[in-house]
Amino acid sequence: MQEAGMWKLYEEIELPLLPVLADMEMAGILLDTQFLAQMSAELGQRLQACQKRLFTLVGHEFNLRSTQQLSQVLFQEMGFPTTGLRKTQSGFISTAVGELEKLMAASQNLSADQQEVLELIFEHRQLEKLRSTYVDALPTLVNPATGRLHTSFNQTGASTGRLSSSNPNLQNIPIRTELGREIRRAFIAPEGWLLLAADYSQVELRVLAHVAQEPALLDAFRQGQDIHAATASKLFGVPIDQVTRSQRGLAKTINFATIYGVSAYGLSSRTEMDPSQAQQFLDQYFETYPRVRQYIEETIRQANEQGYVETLLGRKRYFPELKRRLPHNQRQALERAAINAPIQGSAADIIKIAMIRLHKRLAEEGFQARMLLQVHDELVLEMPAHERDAVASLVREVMENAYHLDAPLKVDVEVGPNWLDMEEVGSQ
DNA sequence: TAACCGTGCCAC
DNA sequence: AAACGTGGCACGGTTA
Ligand SMILES: Nc1nc2c(ncn2[C@H]2C[C@H](O)[C@@H](COP(=O)(O)OP(=O)(O)OP(=O)(O)O)O2)c(=O)[nH]1
Ligand SMILES: [Mn+2]
Ligand SMILES: [Mn+2]
Repeated sequence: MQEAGMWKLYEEIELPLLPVLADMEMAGILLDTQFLAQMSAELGQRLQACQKRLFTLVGHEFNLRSTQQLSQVLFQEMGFPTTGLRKTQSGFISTAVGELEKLMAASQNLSADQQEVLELIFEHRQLEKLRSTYVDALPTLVNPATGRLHTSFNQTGASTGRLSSSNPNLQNIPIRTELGREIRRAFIAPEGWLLLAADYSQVELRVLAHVAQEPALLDAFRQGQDIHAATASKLFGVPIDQVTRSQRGLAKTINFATIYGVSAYGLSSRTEMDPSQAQQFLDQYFETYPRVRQYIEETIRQANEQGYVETLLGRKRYFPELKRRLPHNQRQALERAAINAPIQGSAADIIKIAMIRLHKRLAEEGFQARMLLQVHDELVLEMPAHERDAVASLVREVMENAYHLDAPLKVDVEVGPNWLDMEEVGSQ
């Protein structure tokens, strides 16, 4: 570690972070298991109905959770067209939603029954995922001694320097669909207390603007613009102030996919664009942000020549395989990982600084408020209601000043009785 | 029965 | 041929 020049990182970040994480794990978070039991029953009803109708349309029963059986039913028994669909490594035609959507997109080739089958599969997949991974699983993990849900934060879980969370993973609680979001209602504060969630705005885009010194991006952030919303406005042809939550969400994926090396084909499969429109989009993107392309090329050169890339705090990720002869696609995959690592890793560095400082400040200033969760660029705390305003401004101050970027860090702070119903706390 | 792999999908 | 990155978990199906 010393030879690698990472001793300082170890002493000043990872080591002091350890007791912070320990406190968070021991604190745990309160879960409304009654609410989840209710939700489970409702999901069970819908799943039953879904399954029954599907078996009627298909003509027999089978295990809907088996991708092998489902593939057989769709592509051998029911005669769905298979052109353009991916095969899995075991030789079956993939039944991933993304593949089945290709079928839906060519719906003129499908009978009404076939279309209904696809819709029912989509519904069944979503309900089954939510029930098995969250609604039924989380309550079984509540600790009987504390009555709370305790995750493990793994400090060495990710190669970029991010944390990971397991048993249960509390970094992937649903938010993107209305139904999935409902699960967040089960994460609650005790009576008289509130949850607070503070999330960095567009964080990796700001890190990118800083490290690439891209003037157009830096300007945009200095003026307080929302790049995800701007991209959404362009993608969907709507004014920026009419961009919906889900439109902005897709634009977010597009923005990060673009800077981390997506192909025109990959971009087209995630949008309504065809591959040539997608190529145009990419060309325009890098024309608008020319330093981003330069930064990418420079990072790839570094990974190949030095054998590693590094974050703002000097965290290194090594790429020894790049020194060897490799199939073209494997080399490209490693190069994309090398582009991503300094940015994702720097964002992780920044929030780790914030966590250490915030932990200290909360203790020093005598707050009862405590950190419970970290979700990569978000901190979730609980606090007595009367601490609301003081803690909100402290959290914002500590997070925004954790590290100086030329694109200023901005934090959105929200407060509420649970992780779903939250209202924004302004910075004034 | 437990461990493992492949598939698929949730989040950031 | 394969075509954003980083994770963890449930399930089916196979193996030991
Ligand atoms: N490569 C990649 N990184 C992602 C993706 N989604 C999220 N991230 C990374 C980059 C984000 O800046 C970071 C935090 O995720 P958030 O959902 O908080 O998004 P972000 O902060 O960019 O926007 P926000 O203003 O919080 O909505 O995680 C993705 O689809 N691909
Ligand atoms: Mn964010
Ligand atoms: Mn976030």
